[in-house]
Amino acid sequence: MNSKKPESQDESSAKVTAEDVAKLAGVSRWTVNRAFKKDSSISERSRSKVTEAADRLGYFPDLQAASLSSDQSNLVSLLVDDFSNPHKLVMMERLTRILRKHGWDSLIVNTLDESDASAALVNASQRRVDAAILMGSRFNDQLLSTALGAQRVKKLVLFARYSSNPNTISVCCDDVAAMKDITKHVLERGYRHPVFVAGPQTTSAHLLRKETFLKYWKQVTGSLPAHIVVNAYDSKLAYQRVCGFLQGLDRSEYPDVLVCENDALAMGAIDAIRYNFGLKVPDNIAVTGFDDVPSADSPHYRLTTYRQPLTDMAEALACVLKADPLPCALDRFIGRMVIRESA
Amino acid sequence: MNSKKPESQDESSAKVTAEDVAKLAGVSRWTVNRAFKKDSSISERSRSKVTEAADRLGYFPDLQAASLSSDQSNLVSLLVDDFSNPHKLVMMERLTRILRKHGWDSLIVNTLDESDASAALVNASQRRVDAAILMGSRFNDQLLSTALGAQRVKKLVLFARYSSNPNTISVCCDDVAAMKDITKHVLERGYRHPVFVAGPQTTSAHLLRKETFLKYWKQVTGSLPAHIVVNAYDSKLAYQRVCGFLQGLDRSEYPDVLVCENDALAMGAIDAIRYNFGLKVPDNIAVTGFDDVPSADSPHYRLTTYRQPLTDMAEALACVLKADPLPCALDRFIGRMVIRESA
DNA sequence: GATGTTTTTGCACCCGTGTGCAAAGTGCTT
DNA sequence: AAGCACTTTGCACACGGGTGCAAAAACATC
Repeated sequence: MNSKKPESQDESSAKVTAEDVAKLAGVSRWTVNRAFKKDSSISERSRSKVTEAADRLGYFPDLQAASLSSDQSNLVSLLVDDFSNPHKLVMMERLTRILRKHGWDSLIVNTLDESDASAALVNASQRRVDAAILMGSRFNDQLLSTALGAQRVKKLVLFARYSSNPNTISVCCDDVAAMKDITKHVLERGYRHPVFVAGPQTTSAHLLRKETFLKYWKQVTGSLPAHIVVNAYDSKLAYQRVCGFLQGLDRSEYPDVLVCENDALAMGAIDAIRYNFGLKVPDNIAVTGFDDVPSADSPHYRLTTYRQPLTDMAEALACVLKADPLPCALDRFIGRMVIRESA
Repeated sequence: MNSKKPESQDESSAKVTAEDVAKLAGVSRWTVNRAFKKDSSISERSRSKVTEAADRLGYFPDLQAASLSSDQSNLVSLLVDDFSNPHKLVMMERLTRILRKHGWDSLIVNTLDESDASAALVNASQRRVDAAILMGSRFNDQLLSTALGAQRVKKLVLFARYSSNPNTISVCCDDVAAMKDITKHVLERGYRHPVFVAGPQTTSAHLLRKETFLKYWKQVTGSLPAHIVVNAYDSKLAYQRVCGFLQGLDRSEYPDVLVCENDALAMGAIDAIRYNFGLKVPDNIAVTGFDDVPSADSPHYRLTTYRQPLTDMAEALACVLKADPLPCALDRFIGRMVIRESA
């Protein structure tokens, strides 16, 4: 296997195993491994002998081997199927950083090529991940319960999404509360002719934003707003869709506010309003978003939006992985509105 | 280890191993594994017996175990230290998709918290990755040669970056050729007072864009342009830096074009010009970028920029992993200019 | 049918670590 | 010094599959 003979230097590039360290430290291999586990019963004397020998040889435990024999891999996979939404980058940054802090490495699986997440879930199970974390927007809840891979993964987590599927853990914010905040704000600012701009309509595991907005608005004002659907959380698609929508309308029928399911859609909407129709935001048509992506703060957009508590959500996810007691309900996180000039 | 007894159902959720499949198929475990490897000598008869048994039991080979005994893990880690540049999302999408197509899974390691990539490299080696791929912008080349982890990783690849470090493989485009294209374009459009907007100045493994631009411009026009430095590839920072720079200037001294090291900087520059000084792009000050990120095409920016052949670069990286013959020089990829209205 | 050649199959051993238990060691009490 | 409790250490076995070689089977030739 190892064709080249280990060059017997101290800082040899050959793979150093616990065995080697044991030899140098004059203890058994198991004592070496113990030294690398906290809470293991080992005397101070051997521990220091081991650590000294270990960093003389440059030893680090092999995590693959470890996960083979224990049944924890300290690996998760993040399944992502939507790279056109800049919020994904923010979520990935937060998740990877915080999971790493707690000892988990993140596998990122691009499921763009796949009709469903099934193959990716199988792959995850082949890697023995401790959890598969779905950060996608196109997956289908139905499928999650039947998919081959779904059964094989120890934990199936939806991040920033909700599913009522009992085999699934949803870590997300309270969309109903959030959307009510936005709706209240829109009402307070005096807007009266909203149109809701929704993202792709997945069969079941979708956000409750559209429903909440429509229902709540109706409840308060008595009238049910219109809505349009964009087939991906993509600014360009949103741009086109909003253009198409407004073009079909007489100027007098224009909405006074577009309430968008997220910032990606909102930014496309603003572009359309401003550049395709020469109208002003918010003077002619106001816009709200969701997520508070970095560019929502740019002088172009100055988007009124809603920021999810991503850090808290990621920390809660770490608790789930550790099977620690949870600090709060996982699917009821409360974020906060970020009010700028777009509405 | 397995506390719960395996429920003896066909679709049991207990872990299925090659052994189980072997029993059902009436062959030995090794024959089972052979059936899952192409180019292995196995009769058609046993192969079909095995595959039938395998998908009756839902068997998939355990990749962790495989990588323990072979010395290939089919895993790479992507080290990322810069999540404020939207181009990172594009690169990640491309790399993960194409590597996966070729059989590699991608570990993504957020090195934001670390002063250098050293710990991440050690971690990568603990996971037995086949390669560590640096997609960062802040790493230090010097460090790469001395860092503990650098030695332990089988292959050290810089993606979209160049380093002359011999232990390192750079997959990147020809910055000199690219920058000359941009410079030519700027000259052809008649701009005569450029300022270069550079990103963070790492000690060695940085891009050759600034040097090329300055040198080439001097060579053609005889005068050496000024440049300013932004400490991260971040639009907001670029915005502030450009504001500060222009504020210190008399209106008559304004440049007529800002040549930016990438789109993240260029977008910040455009925002500054337009929103902080009320000037027009390109009429008062033109701007060029690099990368062609998705929003470079938005009606706000319409950025003249340069697109790297990311797909080809990712495919070449796959060749490197497979130790296949390389189709071309790895550090001389040629992209193409994307000319829009910003310059 | 005997012999030689090639394909197919089985097996011993290895990859590097974790787990539970038993043996050895330590310190204290009587 | 013996007895006891408690800490520390070593070990057999397991995790699931890869490698190279040798045995067995299949096929070909005369």
